[in-house]
Parts: sequence; C-alpha cells; structure tokens
Amino acid sequence: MKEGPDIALLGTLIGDPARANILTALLSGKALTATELSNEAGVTVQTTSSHLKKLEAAALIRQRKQGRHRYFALADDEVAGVLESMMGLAEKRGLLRSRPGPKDEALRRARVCYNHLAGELGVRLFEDLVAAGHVVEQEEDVTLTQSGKIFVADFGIDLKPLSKSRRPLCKSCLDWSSRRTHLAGSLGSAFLDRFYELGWAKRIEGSRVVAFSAKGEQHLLQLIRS
Amino acid sequence: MKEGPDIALLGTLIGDPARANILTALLSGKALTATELSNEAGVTVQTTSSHLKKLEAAALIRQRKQGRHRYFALADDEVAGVLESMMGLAEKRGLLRSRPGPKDEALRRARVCYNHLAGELGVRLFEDLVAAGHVVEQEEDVTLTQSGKIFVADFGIDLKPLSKSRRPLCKSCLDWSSRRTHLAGSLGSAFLDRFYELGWAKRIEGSRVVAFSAKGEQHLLQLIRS
DNA sequence: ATTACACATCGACGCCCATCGAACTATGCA
DNA sequence: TGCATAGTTCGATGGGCGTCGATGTGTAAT
Repeated sequence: MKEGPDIALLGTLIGDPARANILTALLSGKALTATELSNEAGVTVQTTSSHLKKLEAAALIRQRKQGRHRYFALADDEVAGVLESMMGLAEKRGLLRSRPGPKDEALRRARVCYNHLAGELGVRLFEDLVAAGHVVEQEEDVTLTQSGKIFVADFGIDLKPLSKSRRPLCKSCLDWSSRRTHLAGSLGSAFLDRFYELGWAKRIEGSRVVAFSAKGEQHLLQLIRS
Repeated sequence: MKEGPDIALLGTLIGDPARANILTALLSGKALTATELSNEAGVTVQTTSSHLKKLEAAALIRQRKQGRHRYFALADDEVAGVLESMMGLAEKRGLLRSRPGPKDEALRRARVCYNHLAGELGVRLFEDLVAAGHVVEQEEDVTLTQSGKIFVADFGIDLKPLSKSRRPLCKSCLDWSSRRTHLAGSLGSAFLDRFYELGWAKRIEGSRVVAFSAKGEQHLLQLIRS
C-alpha cells in the first residue's frame, strides 16, 4: 500500500460531479469565469470557488486575473489528454449546452479591447503569429522573436518608438467571447492602427465593433500564411 | 450540468485509495486474487470484495473463476491506458513491493498443470500461438483456427481422436506464477505429450516440475517463429 | 465616495460511503 | 463426510467532504 496516493487524489478530484462538470466545460479549451463554471457545475458560486481552489492546488487548472474577472482554464494539454481518454473510456456522449458569449455577431467577430484587436480575428492573428514562430507565448508572457521583428517591420510598423515606451511591447489578453488569448500591449495597439491605416478596417462610431472590409479581412487572414 | 456523470463515476472509482491501489497492482498485467489485492490495498478482504464488485460493475476489471480462486484482472488495454496516463500526470513514482508468486525457479519456469504445460514456457507457447493466428482467444473461449489446425498436424499431433473426446479441445488456463493464460484442454495435453515424445522435456518424479533440455527449450522457443 | 459585481473565506449542516465484524456460500482436500 | 480455505453478503459505525448562507475583499463604473 502507500504506493499511489497520487492517482487516488487525481481520481478524487475528477470524481466529484461538480468538478467533473467544471473540467468537462473547460475541455473546450476556453477559459471560463467562476460564475459561468458554477452554472455548468450546477452548484453555487461558493462551492465552485472551493472546487476551483482544489483543482488549482493540484495544478489541473490555471487562473488568470483580468480586471474583476478571473478566468479559469485547464493547466496544459496533458490534463486535457487525460480527460479526453477518460471520456473515451466512459463513452463520450452528451454535449455542452450552456454556451456563454456575446450575442452580437459583429462584436464576436472583431472589436477593440482598449486599444487593440479582440474577437475571432484578433485571436486568429495571435495564433497565426505563434504558429509562424514570430511570437512566443510562455504562461502570461509574450515575446517577439527575431523573425517576428523582421515580419513586423515588413508590415510597416516601426518598432523603435514602441520599445521606448514604458508599456510592455507584447502582452497577452484573454478574450471574453472566444476565451482565447490575443495580442495586447503596444504592439497589439500598433497592429490595429496599421489596419486602420491600410484601410482594412474601420472603427464603428459608438460601438466597440471593428468593421473589416471583405478585402481587408482577406488580407488579414493571409497576412501570416503568405 | 448532467452532461458527464460518466467521467465523474470513473473518477470516483479510481479516487478511493483502496481501489487505486487495487488498480495499480493490476496494472502489472497480472491477474491477482482478492486476498492478494486486499494486501495491496491495505484493507480487509470484505472491503476488497465490495470494491471489486464495484470495479467489475463498471467493467474496469474482469473476473475469472478458477477452482476456489477468483482471479481479477484489468478489463482491457484501454483501462490500462487510462491508468497509465493518469499515473503519468500524477508523476509516476513508487513501485510495487509485494510480488506474489512461487519461490521455486524451476516451478516458475515450467510445470504441469493437471496434464498440460504451465509456467513461463507454457505462457510463451500460448502467446506465440495467438500471435501467429493459430488460436484465437475471446474472453474465456479459445478456438483453433484453420492455420492452427495445419500447424498442429505438422507438429505431429493427430486431431481426430481429440475432437471426438468430450473434453474441450482448447481451453485457457490461468497461471498462478506468471498470472497469464496458457493453453489447457485436450490440445494442451497433447502438446505436452508430444514434447515428452520428442525428448524435449521430462517429468521430474515426485514434483510438478517439467524439465526441458537445453535443446528442447530452444526448439520450443522457435517452434512458432520458424 | 457610493454602488454594484465577482470571487474568496468561514462555519455549520447533512449525507454518502468506506470500513470492518459476523454470518453465509462454495470449492478443494483427506 | 468433515475440515479448511476463498470469497461474498449483510448490518452498523464513523469520518470525510460537498453543500450553502453569511461575511469579507478587491475591482470597475458613476
């Protein structure tokens, strides 16, 4: 005996229905707030909070503070993998019902977050940059690589004034609609400004919506791919 | 909510320390008795019994009655895979200590089980036959395939008298030393007789040990491979 | 500053379930 | 036929933990 308290602890954590629901909800890859998770779990926020604390103590989930919200997400792919395999064993059936997010399709697509691009297009841009190796994401920190600097310069963004600013050049920002990270910081701001400049997008007055033209959206989508 | 009671149930089953120990012990691939598992789990036999009942109800383990013993083993590879991945996540550390089995090396190597070959060599023979597609193992049943019939005939075993007998031609038998299946039934008996006949092995008087000659063991190991 | 919202903490309640003793069943051995 | 061993079932006990109400802390908006 006393050879595997680890696996037992893991099982206990997953074994509670409320926590299982929480983990299942997070398996979508999205980061959710405690309140949303409490709906998924079917328990009160207090109970959810204590569950999240335990899950975080076991390093199954990670927490990101963003303003007065706290977004929770699975710690890494390995956790997701284990959950997937467990669901496979338990025969994957049933799907998520409560789908959080904004109702306005345009807001969901593209909008400003402070001064940078958020929404699906913002997320897409960020993920393309990561995939191309132009930026590296490590936990909360995001850094621009050498190839990234070249790419940014080619796109017509002057890095010199940006690096002088006290604002961090790169920062990741969590999306409240798709709940994935996108690029913030002064570079994120510079990207959005450049999009305006090129006529790819316009800001809609009195709203946070960023309206991309058909051609502008095409350009953005193929920006990195090219 | 109510979208994943499955995964929660699974977690609960694995979550109990006693059951986790049981599953960990079975992860070796060996089949163990309830009493042995109670030692591994650190609880009494009664408690172990109730645990085994639950694990079996969830189809995580399978049970094989053999005489007055009941051997328990993991249900299939998928269960083992999930447990492996969970151990990986919980950082695999610590190892099994209680290693059940006979102390006599010769008995472990090869011995008669009623009238057929048991021990490591018996297991090896059976697994080779399965790998070559000569026999098919399905749960408890073992059947000789077409290619198997040819192979057996080539080896010098006449199937006609065997198939007339009321005894089942093929039967799987669980090994008490290595805890894996080997071939029993009238065919298993015929194999052992043939080994004697070919001078590959001799029965040691007053013991269950089957002594293979160096050459005989070589022949046996390469019997299927050739 | 005040209000509102998100989340954490504390404390108490209640229930589920693991545990073991005792009795029962089944198989093997002499 | 009797004894021993392996395992299950039943019932009672106890502890651990999930649950929620109330309260406290931090952040954003007006």
